Amino acid sequence: MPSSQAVTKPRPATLVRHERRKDARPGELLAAALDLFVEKGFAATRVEEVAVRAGVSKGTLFLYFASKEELFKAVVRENISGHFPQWNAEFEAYQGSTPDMLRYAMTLWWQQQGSSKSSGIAKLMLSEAGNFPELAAFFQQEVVQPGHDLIRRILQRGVDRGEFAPIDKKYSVYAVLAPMIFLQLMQHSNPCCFDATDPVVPEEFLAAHVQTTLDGLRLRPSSPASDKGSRSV
Amino acid sequence: MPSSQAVTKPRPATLVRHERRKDARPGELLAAALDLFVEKGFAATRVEEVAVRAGVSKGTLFLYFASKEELFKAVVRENISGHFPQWNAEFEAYQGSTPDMLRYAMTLWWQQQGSSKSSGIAKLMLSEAGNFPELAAFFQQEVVQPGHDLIRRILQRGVDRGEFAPIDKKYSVYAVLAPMIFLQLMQHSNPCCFDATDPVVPEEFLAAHVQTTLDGLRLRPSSPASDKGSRSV
Amino acid sequence: MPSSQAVTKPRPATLVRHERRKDARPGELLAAALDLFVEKGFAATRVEEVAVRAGVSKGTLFLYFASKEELFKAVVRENISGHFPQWNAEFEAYQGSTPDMLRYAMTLWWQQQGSSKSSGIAKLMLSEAGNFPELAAFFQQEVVQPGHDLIRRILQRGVDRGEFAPIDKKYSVYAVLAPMIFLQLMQHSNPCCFDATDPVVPEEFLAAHVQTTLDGLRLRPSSPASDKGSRSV
Amino acid sequence: MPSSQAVTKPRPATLVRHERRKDARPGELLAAALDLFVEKGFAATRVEEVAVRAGVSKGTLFLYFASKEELFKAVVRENISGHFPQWNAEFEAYQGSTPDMLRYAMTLWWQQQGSSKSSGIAKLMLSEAGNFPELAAFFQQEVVQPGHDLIRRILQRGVDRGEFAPIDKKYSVYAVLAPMIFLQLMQHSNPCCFDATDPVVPEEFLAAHVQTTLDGLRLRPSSPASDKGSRSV
DNA sequence: GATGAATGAGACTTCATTCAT
DNA sequence: TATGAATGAAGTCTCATTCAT
Repeated sequence: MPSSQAVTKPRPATLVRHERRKDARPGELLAAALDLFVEKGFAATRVEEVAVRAGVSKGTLFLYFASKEELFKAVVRENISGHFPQWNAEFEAYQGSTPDMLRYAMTLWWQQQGSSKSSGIAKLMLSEAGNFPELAAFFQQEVVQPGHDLIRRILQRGVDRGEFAPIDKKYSVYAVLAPMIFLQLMQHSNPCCFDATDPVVPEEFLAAHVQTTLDGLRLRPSSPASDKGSRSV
Repeated sequence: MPSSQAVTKPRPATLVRHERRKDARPGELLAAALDLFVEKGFAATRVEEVAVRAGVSKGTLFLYFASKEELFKAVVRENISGHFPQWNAEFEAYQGSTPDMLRYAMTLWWQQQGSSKSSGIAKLMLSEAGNFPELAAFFQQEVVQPGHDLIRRILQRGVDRGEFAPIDKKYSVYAVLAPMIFLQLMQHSNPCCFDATDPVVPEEFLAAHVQTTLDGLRLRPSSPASDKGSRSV
Repeated sequence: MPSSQAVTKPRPATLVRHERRKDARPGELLAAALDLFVEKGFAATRVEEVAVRAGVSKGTLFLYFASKEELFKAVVRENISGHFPQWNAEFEAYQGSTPDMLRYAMTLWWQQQGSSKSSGIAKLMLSEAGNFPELAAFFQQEVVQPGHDLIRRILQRGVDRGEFAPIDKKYSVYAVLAPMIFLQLMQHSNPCCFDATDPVVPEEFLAAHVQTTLDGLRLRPSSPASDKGSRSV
Repeated sequence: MPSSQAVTKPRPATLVRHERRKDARPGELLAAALDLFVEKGFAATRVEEVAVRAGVSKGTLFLYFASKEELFKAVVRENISGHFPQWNAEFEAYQGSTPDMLRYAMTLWWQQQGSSKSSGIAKLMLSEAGNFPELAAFFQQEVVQPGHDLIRRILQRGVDRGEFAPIDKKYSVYAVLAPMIFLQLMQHSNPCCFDATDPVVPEEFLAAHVQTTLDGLRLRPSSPASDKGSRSV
């Protein structure tokens, strides 16, 4: 089981072609797999097509990945869960206010994930998780859990520092998550349901949602019961 | 030389029970198909499983539906598009204010569609449309188009009666649609992404969204047009 | 096993419709089956299509014919082998010269069989006999054998009466048969191999062949060895 | 709820022997297919049986031929139409008299095609063309058309060189073709219709027919045109 | 007698996975 | 390490035949 945690490192263009390709195989396979999984879904993607797009034979793919499911897991690690150590470290060290931190987190997410093909993987899981329980468990453990944890830590920091009211955390995590899920869907779904509209500008959409969320979370000096709809997402 | 005699194949006169309920069959098959399509998606649902769940054999299914795709279309007609005539008529005859009408439409939608298995079909199309172009075209024509049209007519009524500001219609249709799509997903997606939160109460969620939308749509006596992006959902 | 030897008798048009249809069922089924077997072959003809063309249900067909093969046999009896008693009787009683008799036989064959759909059945057997050994045996017994016998008796009569030379009979039978087989094929085969020509006039074609055959058969007062090609078909 | 895990399916590591003879496979499959198509016809031949006879599994066949129809086309190309370039070249370069050329053509045809299994393919098309229109079109284009063209060119050469009378060409083509079709049938049809006779020696049969045809075609010094129908084969 | 709903073996085709080279 | 030929279970759909009504 090749762990393939090997985040593609840029490589000097001076190497001999054959040698370059040889070492790059797993990365090329992962890139091809990402493309195809996002484009057609997990079940509808054929491993042979992945291999062909990566310029290798079907047999070679199985040399690096024990099965189609392992290939998928590697794609998830390469493109999503592999980034958590860095993200966690980055936010562990964050110095500014928590509202700024949350805004930054959303911005970073959009730049690194939401706007990239990675978001197609998350969207795919929404659809196919039911048919592939093992993948669902893996995704839950490697992506959903750490993601929730990270958000929860940010929120907890806000509470601890007196910036946020000490509200229910599960609910708040979801409030942060909702627009992300929504954007992932919009990016990768059948045009007929979304695109026939004025294009939603994702950055603005996110900004608005973060603002709304912050409004809801912020510790207010004296708050009469004046919130109603804003909390329900 | 395998001498065939390929046709005559005497059947053992064992127990064969002809249930003989012609009129009930299509409905039972459609119900089973709806269940399974929603549960596993179109591609991952096997026709034989549909047949078995309906209590008949594989061949019987093809007595009523010419192919798996036709079965799916029939499910869509039975559960979604077949209701449009009634909906259209109902809203054609609606007497109250347009804001009330919109609220009523959303409530009705949730009761009849959003909260039912039908919404799983729409969710399924988001994922699989790309792999089944003919189904995508069918769904676009039979569901998406009429749905957009109906919403558009409601909005136009509001504008015509001076209740709504004459804003861009495509955009407004989408503003109405967005929460519906979101709820459909929440209903039918991998729990790991949604349910690990306080349950969102769909009715409240919808009510809040309708209220927000109405705020945006309402014709205001004197409005210094100073918001733009924030309105995007 | 309904023997269906019932050569369709013309029926007075005075009877009640329902009653007429009831008694006519087997005949209508046989007619439909003949059409379809000739048109598409045995294996490619679906029993349901036969039933539909006859205006009855699939179940009714199996009421009259135990299987698709039995249906085919009934078609053969109805259209071909059922005529042998009459033909045999007619030629038993023939009074003229044997050459005339042979000419008459060929003419009769063309009128009653060669030019009719029956000839499609014989052509069909050429193609499909290998796949349906039981049908092949049946056809051999009910059609080929009696046909050969009839021809052989005619030829023997010519020899006995001193009109034909006492040549090998098997060979002569074949000489008579060849053009019949050929015409059956031409009638019912893929146009691309035959029809792109000046139409062969079957009657002339037959006449020429009979003449050639008679030339070969005729008892000649003094024959030096002057025959060569004429005898080889 | 049959939880699928639909993809991963560990295979017992039992005996699997990869024969590994890529280059030989297509030929072996084509040979097996030729045998079976000739023996049972197109529709009645099962691809699995072809594969088994070639010593491979069902899936392997589809590695080389995209469908049963493509397999059939490949058989036709391999055994019949692929030879046309060579035949055309050979007759383009022919130096002798046209009557000799025609005799040679028939002899060559018998040696290479008529007496081989290839002729079973042509016989098969007579029966099944109607049920497989795409195959019929293919055969017409790849075999029938070039074949007619070749014969026509030979006849035209005879006319041009003053060896043949300038008779209608379509008709003459057919005169040449008829015995070939007849022999193909005799080779591959139900014995009951043909073999119960003294065996027809195909070479003699062909020779006789060619002679007859040549008699008809030959330019005669002074011919009071008094024959017409008798010439029709 | 007549119907037609129901059956299920079997056809073609796909594709993840294996393994000799 | 890399290949790609080979496998075979599984999926969709067909159709002769049965039998309750």
